[in-house]
Amino acid sequence: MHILLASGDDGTVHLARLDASGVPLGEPWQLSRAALPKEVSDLEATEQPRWVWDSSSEMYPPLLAAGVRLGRCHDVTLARTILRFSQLVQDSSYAALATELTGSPAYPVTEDTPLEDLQESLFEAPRHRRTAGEIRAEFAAQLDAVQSSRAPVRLRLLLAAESAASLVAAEMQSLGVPWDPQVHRELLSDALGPEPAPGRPPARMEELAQQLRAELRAPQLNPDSPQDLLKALHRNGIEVRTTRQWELQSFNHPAIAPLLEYKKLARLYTANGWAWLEAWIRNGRFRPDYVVGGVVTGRWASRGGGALQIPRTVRRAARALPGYKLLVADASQVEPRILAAMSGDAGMAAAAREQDLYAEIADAGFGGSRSSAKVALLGAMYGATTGESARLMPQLRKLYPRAIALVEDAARQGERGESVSTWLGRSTPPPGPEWDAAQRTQSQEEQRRADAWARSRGRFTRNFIVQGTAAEWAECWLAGIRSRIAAFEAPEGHEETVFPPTGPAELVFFLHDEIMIHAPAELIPRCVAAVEEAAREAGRLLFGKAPVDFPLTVAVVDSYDQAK
DNA sequence: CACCCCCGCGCG
DNA sequence: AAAGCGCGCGGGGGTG
Repeated sequence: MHILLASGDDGTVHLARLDASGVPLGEPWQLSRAALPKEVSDLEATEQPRWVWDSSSEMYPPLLAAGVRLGRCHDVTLARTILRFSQLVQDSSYAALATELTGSPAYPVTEDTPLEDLQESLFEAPRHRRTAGEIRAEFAAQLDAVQSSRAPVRLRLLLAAESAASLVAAEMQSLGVPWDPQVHRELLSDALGPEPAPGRPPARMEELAQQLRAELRAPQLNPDSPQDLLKALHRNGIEVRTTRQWELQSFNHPAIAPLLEYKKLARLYTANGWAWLEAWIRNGRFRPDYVVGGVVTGRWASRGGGALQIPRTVRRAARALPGYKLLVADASQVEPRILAAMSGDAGMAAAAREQDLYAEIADAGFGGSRSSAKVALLGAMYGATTGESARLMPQLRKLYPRAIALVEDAARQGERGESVSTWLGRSTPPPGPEWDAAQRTQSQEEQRRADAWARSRGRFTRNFIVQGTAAEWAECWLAGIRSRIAAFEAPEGHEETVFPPTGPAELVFFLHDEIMIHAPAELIPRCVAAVEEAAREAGRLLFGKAPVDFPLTVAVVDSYDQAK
């Protein structure tokens, strides 16, 4: 059973039961926003429907805030993003509708984009709220596009995983990562000195800057300015091309140590200092916005607070509450395992049945050198063209011909301007107007740029199939964890605690191939089992009985820095 | 002043 | 060692 949920213009909400093809069943009804949580909660309990709506990010947070957790949904907007480009969708009528609805051309906008393609989206009035009828019609068209596609089972799984992920993201945002501001303040003052007055640099940074100005004999030096810094370094015979730390490291000069230290502290101060704490920690929780499907490959993105870049140095401040633990689980070496499973390369799959895939590959063909095996494999998935990685490619190709052929084929297709797809059917957006322009090049210089562009596109498509399929595995994993821990009840001794609508075990963080659960200590063993079962299930959902494992590294800790 | 790009660095 | 993929963010430094 599906139930459609759509906001009206007048503060009401429209509901309608839909059958398996999205056709209305019975009469639609409507109610006030205030009455919605009760109604939705009752329907969830009695019918366990799949909720159909324009967007989870818009509809679900208010329900969560009112104490309502939902089991399943179909996010029409996320489904559109997938289906409009998917090569598995054969009937182009939905793709055309989807492109129209996104209000932007089907290719990325650049300075060469014809003005008429942009005008509509730039100058149209604020987008009107989509009516229940429009959302229902699009939902039905999406079901039809999937049904008539080349691989309905895969696409259905992808859309279900993406929608489940959208529920996870809203729940994570409402829960937040438990964050101890006191611990954070302590680590800041340990590293930087006491909190400076507004507009003043921290004491420790100021000391280092002075030391640097003395060593480089540059009394006016602003170490935050790469241009300024580069000039000062050159004047002192330090012939770096850039001011990146790895390049500075190789120079032996008394200014290098304080400069590297300054850069480290400056990063901590600007990215995760007192201002960050003030802006992002409320009531002991870090609550960033997660953007499901925000990356072309299907990975999540985030907005605000640098949620997907929490540096190791501040992870000590992410701490379980008293009586709770953090369960941090990450999937080891996901991308090479995905490559092994997708390509059906028997040799690589054998390595991917072991705990340490790189070590197996090292033994199989790199004289036991794990680092060589790792560099070679990463190079194959990223498209390395120079250095050790490129040198090791022939050996890797000899060992695992099918796996390497898969990524090489994806690269060739990208270079020709074609699209490629993940295992479940998310495809690259078409290359856009700069590719068309490159086809009409005249001069040698233009030809050289066009070739460079094609190689770059090839590296992108090569990586896309692997990174994107890994993201699909991870969303299936997330969905499986979510549904398992939702059933957990409060352990004894917590009778008085008021738990969030998602229950006592809180799925609070996700980072590409890693999850964090914050749960009462008594529930942790069951959470560990849930996380491991869900990983096995994700492997089966994508690849059936394919002989590849996705082992996890699981840590039960009091603070995030203790994991790994 | 707002807006944009580049740089550098954090994460996977 | 720092290449080869995908991101977000803050600061400098330029533009209109």
